[in-house]
Amino acid sequence: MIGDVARLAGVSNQTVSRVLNEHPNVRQDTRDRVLDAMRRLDYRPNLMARGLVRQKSHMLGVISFDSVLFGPATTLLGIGRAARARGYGVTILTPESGDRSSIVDTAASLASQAVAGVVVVFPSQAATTTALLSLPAGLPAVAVEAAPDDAIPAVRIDQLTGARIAVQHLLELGHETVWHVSGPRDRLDAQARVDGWRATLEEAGRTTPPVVVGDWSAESGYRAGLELAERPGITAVFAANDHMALGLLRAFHERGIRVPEDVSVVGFDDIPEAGYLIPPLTTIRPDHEEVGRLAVTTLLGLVDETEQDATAPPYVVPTLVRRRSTAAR
Amino acid sequence: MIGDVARLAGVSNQTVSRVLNEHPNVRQDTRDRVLDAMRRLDYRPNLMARGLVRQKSHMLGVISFDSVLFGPATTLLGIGRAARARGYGVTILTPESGDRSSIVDTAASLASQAVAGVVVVFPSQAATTTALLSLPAGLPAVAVEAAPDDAIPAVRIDQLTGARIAVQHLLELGHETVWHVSGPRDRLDAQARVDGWRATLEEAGRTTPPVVVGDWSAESGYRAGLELAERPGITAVFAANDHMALGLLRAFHERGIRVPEDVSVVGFDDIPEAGYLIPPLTTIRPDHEEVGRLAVTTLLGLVDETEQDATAPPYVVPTLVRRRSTAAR
DNA sequence: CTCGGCCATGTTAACGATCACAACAACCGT
DNA sequence: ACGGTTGTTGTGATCGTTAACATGGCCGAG
Repeated sequence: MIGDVARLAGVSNQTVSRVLNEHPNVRQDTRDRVLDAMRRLDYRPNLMARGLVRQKSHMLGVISFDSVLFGPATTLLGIGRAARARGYGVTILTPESGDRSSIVDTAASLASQAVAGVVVVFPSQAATTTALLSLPAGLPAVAVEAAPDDAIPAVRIDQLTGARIAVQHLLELGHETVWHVSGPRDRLDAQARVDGWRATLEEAGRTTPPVVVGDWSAESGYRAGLELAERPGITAVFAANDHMALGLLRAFHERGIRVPEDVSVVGFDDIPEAGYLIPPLTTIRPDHEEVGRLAVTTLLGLVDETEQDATAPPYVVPTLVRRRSTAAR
Repeated sequence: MIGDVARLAGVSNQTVSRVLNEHPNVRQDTRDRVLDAMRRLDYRPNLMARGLVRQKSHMLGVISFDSVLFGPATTLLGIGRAARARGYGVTILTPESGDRSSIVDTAASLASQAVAGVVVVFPSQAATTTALLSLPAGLPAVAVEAAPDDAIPAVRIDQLTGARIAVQHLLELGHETVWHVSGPRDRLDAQARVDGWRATLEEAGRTTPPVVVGDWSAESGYRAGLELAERPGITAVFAANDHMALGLLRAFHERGIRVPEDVSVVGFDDIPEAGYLIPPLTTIRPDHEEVGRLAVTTLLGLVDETEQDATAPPYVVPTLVRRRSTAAR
């Protein structure tokens, strides 16, 4: 195929290859002739042939859980866009379930797909470790959120700061303390939010109520809300994500607890509909897409020596979005 | 690399290749020896080399809009899973915007990625056509939702039936007529829902109110709700998706209109949090993942002659989920 | 017992690109 | 005028795999 171009341009294959790879030592008029021939033939380099000889593919692999949820889905989008901008394609795999075997399967399937590097978007340390261990040794990898150790680079939302901002906001409104509905116990991002919440309360010298554990779903938020509704004296709740906050709002509504008059609620994620809940939800907005971008930058730093800014900042700091689910006490 | 296995097993490369490709004419003990050698060396076939000689990659391409939205994201998940089950990888591209040039770019970028076939998950006919035209001729393609013509196979949710079920449900509850908040005008799926809504009303001999046009977002649903709140006598609204229904609920709440006592609302999609809105949303549930699966089956029928059930049913019929946002009049 | 045909396996040439090296020209300074 | 650079182009080998064809052993039919 490259031969067709070469023949039409009246040069050798090698010269076409040089034009293709922007090698400097090609005379301008030769280059033009080649480019013209490529255009006329609608030539596209065969990436498999190129990958074969270069011993390196133009594909990045991603293993992701929960790829339908707003946060991960947005990160995936960021990964895809950033990769494309650097000339890489992305292939995304989602395990059927959280089982060990399912994760190993998925990683194996990725391993056989000739990828140049891997991004693991997994929420739990155990799962990430399993996935990474099942990958061929030596394949560059970056973790989003959960990294097994410092050996593999990680990019994450600054959950601690996010939680801190949320709690601080509530304390500043005059609430005595803040309850917390957390994500699953085995998720690092969930635990980091718990840590941030607890630390902020302790620093302010407030009592720390027990954590109510959820699983990110609206349903679990609803159940948590029913539970909290039973306890008197609660005035502020920080939910670890917006979907649980949504369930919380529903439960409080059902029990006749008014938000924000009786209880203030803060979420996390700023899902697109957060501003249209009843009432509009005050929440923490992390830039999930940026996380994806950083993951790609970091990964490509490992994959490709020529990449410059190999050391991207590993934390993305979220901001507070004030709406109407919080009020002064 | 295949050579290492061959050496260890004491056979030729070709025999290893035969084992790899499940060629029948290999003696059982030879096969065992080869398999054992592969296991010992942790051998993985180089897909680029294979693709090169077979003139065919193991990758499917997907171009998708709105890949963060629940519906498309779930379809993407279905595509990924189905593809993996058949030994294909999937690479997903999302254009930066809806601009023509952005779409052309994306398609071009896919074209250069050595994919065996393409699924176009685009909502508008124009965009789908643009994308398909920018793809190399002869590349098998399947459209989800919008197909430019019968030349390229399409897989879709049976929007018409979905809308019909929604409207029927409301009419059976005794509502005189049903208002409709639609998706964007240029989206075929949105228009199909409009058609189903209108047809059902007409068949029942009811008057057809003007369509209120939204853009899928909660915000547009909210605006639509404020608009509808001004008009007296409205008792039932069918929103073209759950996010707009959510905005609608908020607007009605703000205006003191009770759901379902004053107005009944039906959504479309059954997003996971639909059951936890205020009130829990009655909605239409389409199996988005199934759409993805069917798209892959259909595409592979085109790509790979040996695939059997090339003719998958092109429609996925949704069902009604009754919750508390609808009531008898 | 001999020949055609099947079975198991090996040998060689692709696939489409890049890389290392060779070749040749033009230009430089001495 | 000549050796040494520098710049431009071509040649042949190579990446890991599969396809096409070749080989040789064994079996059964004539």
